[in-house]
Amino acid sequence: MTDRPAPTSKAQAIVNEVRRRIVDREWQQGDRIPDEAELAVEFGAARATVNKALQLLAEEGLLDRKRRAGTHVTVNPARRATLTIPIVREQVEAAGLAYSHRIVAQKLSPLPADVAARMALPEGHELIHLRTVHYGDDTPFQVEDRWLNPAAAPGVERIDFHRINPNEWLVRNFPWLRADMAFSAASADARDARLLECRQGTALLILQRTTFNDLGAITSVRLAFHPGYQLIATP
Amino acid sequence: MTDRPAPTSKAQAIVNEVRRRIVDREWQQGDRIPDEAELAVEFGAARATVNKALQLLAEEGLLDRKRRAGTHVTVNPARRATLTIPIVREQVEAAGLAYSHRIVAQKLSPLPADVAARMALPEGHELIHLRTVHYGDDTPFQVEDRWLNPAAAPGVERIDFHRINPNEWLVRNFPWLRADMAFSAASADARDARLLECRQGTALLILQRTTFNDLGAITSVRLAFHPGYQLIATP
DNA sequence: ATCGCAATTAAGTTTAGACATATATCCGAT
DNA sequence: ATCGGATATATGTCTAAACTTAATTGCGAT
Repeated sequence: MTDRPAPTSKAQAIVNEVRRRIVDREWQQGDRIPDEAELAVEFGAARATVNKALQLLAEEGLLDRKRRAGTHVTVNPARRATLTIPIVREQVEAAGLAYSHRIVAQKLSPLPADVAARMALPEGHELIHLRTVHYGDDTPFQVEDRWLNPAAAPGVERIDFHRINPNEWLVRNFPWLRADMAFSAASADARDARLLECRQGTALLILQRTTFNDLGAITSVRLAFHPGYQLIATP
Repeated sequence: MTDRPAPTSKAQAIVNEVRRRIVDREWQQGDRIPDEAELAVEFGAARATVNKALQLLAEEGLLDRKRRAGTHVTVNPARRATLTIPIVREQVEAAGLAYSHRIVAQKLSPLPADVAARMALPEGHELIHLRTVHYGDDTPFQVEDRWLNPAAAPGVERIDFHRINPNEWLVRNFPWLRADMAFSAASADARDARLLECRQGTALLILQRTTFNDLGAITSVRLAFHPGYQLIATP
C-alpha cells in the first residue's frame, strides 16, 4: 500500500536519499556534504547524475552549492512553494460545477495612476477596461477587473468576450514573457459585494497580475475570489 | 544598456530562443515543434542540451512533451508562479526595520478539530500551542498561531522561544519532507485586531501551513499578515 | 602581519553515444 | 471495418570524459 516498487529514476533516488539524510539529521544544517565525485562513487552513478540530483535539491532550497566551496546543507532554508494559476473555467469545472461568465462592463477608459504604473504606460492613456464575473453553477466564483493593451495584443479590439472570456483568449493567443504577481487581502467594496453577492466589507483574497511581452504590457488584472476561497500551493 | 553580452549558457540561450518563437507566434499554440535531434543540429548543440532546455520550458508550462508524439506548444498554458516564504526576521530586516518578537501565549492545549485534521492527529490530543507577534520597528508585522508536535520535533518542549522565534528554531532544526500550504483572506477577529493593532474586521492575508517529517506532523501554523501586506510571487 | 597573485578545487556545462520506454502508426488477420 | 500485435519514433535517462569557471587556499613578496 505504501511501498513503491521503483518508479523513480536514478537521479530521483539520489534526491530522495540525500533528502532523507538531511531530514534524519545525518547531515545537519551547515554541514558540508561529500562532493559530487564521492557521491557518484557511493551511489554508483555518473557525476552528471549526481549533479542533476543536487541541483534539484538546491532549487528546492535544501542545499547551498558554490564552486570550489562545495555543497552545504542550507542553514535557514527559505522554502519555496509553487502556485498554479489555472484557467478559471478549468478550475470551476474541476470542482464539478457548470462554468459561465458575464461581461459586466467593457469600454475604453483612461488608465488610473496605479494601473498605469504597473503596466509602465502613461497615466490617462486609453485602454480597454473590462469587468467580468465568473460563475460556477450560477454562484459567483471570481470577479475580474482587467485592462487590455491593444498595442501589445493586436486584434483584441475585435474580440467578442461574451463568447470567450478574456483570460482564456489571452492565454491562448498571447503568451507572455514576464509577469508580475502579488497576493493580498481586501475588504469587499460596494461593487465587489454586488458582483460576488456577498456583504460589503467581507475579506476577499486578491490576486493582482500584469503580463508583458516584447511589445510591452499586455494586460493588468485584479482578481477577487469569492469569500472563503483558499489558494492551495504545492511544494 | 539593454544588450547582454553572453552571460547565459547554451541551454539557456535555446530556452530564450524557443520562448521567443512562441511569444512571437512563429510557433503557435498547438503546433508541433521540431524534434530534439533537429533542434540540436539547428542550434549546433548536443541533443542532451536541447533536451535540458525543452524540459525547462515544459516545467514552465509552455511546452507539452510526450514520447513518440513529440513536443507541442501548450494550448492552454496554466502558468506557475513561485512563492518564496522567507523567515519573518529576514523579511523584516530586508525592509530595513528592526526585528523583534513577542510570545503572547504558550501552553499545552487540546487540539481543535480543524487543526487536528490538518495534522492528521486525534482531536483533543494535547500539543504545545503558541501565539507570537512579529514586529518591525515595533509595528506589528505578522501574528502567528502555532501548534507544535513534540513527537515529531523532539526537544521542542525545552526551547525558550523568547530567545529564538518558533519558526526560525524549527527551520534550523527540523527540515520537513512535505508541507501543505494555503492562502486565504479573513477578517481580523478581536484577537487579531488587538495583536496587529488594527480595527476588527480589517481584511488580512492568511497563510496556513502544516509541515511533516517521517515522524508525522511537526507543526501547523496560521500566519496573519498586517493589513495591506502584499505577497509577491516570482514567475 | 598584510597584500596580491597563483594554484587548486568543486561545481557548471557540454558532448557523443547508448539504451530505455511510451505510444502513435501501420499492417495483417479476422 | 475492426482488432491486435509488431514497428518505428521521439522523448527520457544515464554515462564517461572533457572543458569552463568561480572562489578558496596557500604562498611569496612586501
